[in-house]
Amino acid sequence: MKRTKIKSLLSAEGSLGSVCLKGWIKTRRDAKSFSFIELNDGSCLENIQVIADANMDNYETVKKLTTGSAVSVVGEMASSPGKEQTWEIHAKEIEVFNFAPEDYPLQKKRHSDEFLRTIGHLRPRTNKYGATFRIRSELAFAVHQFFHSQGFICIHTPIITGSDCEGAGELFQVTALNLENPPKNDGHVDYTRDFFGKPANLTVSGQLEAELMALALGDVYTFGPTFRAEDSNTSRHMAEFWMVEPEMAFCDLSGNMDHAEAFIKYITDYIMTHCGSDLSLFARFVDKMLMETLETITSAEFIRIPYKKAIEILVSVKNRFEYPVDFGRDLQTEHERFLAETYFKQPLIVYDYPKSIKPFYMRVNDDDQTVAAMDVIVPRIGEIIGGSQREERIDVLEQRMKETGINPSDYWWYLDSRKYGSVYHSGYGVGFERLMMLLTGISNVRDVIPFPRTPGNIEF
RNA sequence: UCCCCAGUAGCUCAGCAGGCAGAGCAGGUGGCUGUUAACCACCGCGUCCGUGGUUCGAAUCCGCGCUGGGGAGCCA
Repeated sequence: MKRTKIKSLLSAEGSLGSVCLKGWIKTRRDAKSFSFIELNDGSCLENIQVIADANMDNYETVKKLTTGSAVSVVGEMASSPGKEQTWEIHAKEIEVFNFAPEDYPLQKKRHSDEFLRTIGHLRPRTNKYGATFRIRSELAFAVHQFFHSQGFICIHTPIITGSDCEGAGELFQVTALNLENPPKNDGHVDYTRDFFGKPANLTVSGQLEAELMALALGDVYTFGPTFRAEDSNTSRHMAEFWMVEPEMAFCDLSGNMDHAEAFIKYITDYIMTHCGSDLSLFARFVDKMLMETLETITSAEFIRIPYKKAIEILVSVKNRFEYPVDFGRDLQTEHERFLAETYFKQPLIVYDYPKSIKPFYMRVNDDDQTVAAMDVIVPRIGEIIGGSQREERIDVLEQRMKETGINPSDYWWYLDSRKYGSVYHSGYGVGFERLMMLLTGISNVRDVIPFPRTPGNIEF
């Protein structure tokens, strides 16, 4: 008999009659002449209640079923007299795939996120993490759908890169050499004998390659894994995370901001529309303000202010910040959150940052003091998107590379894109996990990815 | 990497002016019940993170280490 998923069962107009369900037992309660089984198969947050009657052939076996056990149920879908559910299954047959012994770590109560991280192999079976990973899947789909609907071309940028100074944190080196006994030349490791003939690393960003593709295909985006070997221990950083990076030819900073705002609104609306049930769990148990925050994101026009104005606002607030504010200093998380949560009470975009605090590839403005950078800042998270119009003038670009300690000859291919048919273009980067945090209210990035990689943590 | 906090039963946590290790949940047994994190009674459950030290005596005080959490830096 063909298996029916609980999600399609519960969304049916009427009874589907005789059905076959397969899943895991959430909890079981015994009554006088039958047993109530809550069954979940991961297709949705909701369980289905299965009634096993005492006169079933294997009722004694059924009564031994524990939380976490895996079963197959064949039975009749019927309306339920109980208050908590519309439908239930009157079982005809229950086949046990496997009993979960009594040391099954997940109980019928709330566990701490810290404990669940230690059992990453089992936590997707909880309501909260099941909901999280279903939303993550929908969000990935929404990202692709948004760009596809706008005619963007999805590109896959390399995971292994030969650029060793992209300036975005520490790199993970990739090698095929025997680290116990590497070939040496004058006392140094001889990389000419490594796999690529030179040192290689895991990518810290697909942006530079995405620019090359945009300057051929127009509008492109990458959505892939990114790696930072930074020894950072915070609730917002991981060694391996996923990043969405669009890049648009013939697009200036203003168009870039328009696009970033449309993106955030689209994916927020998509999740609110398609993940209502899973989202309600987070609104109830994780962040009481969640729905309000999401509605503000979709309805409010994002405030746009230049960095200089943002500094003026922050300077006018006295005795509030731990870190000083003045022109030429980057905004701290506390400053960003003050602007989004307290001052404007909605998302905002800060643009035209001092060039001294931004990387070489951002376009230098006419004032020669600022660059055409923009950060989208949202309540609770702070910066969620960072982007810029790119420097398309080859002489200015080379000058900026030298100023920031980067050897232009290592990036001959990047400079070539400015030599042959250079055009103004823009792009931005979004941390996929930070989007997840924004949309679910989950406060630790380790809880929005199935198997997080952080310093000292590579289990599962 | 820096600062702060924590580590006690399978889980959540109490015990910490030094004096026999506790509760709820989970598990087991029995009862009751179209039940809803069901309910009632009884039962078992410990390297008190590790390691040195102070003390007649340390879960409790002190040093070091490990692990986890929060914050910072870096950033996404």
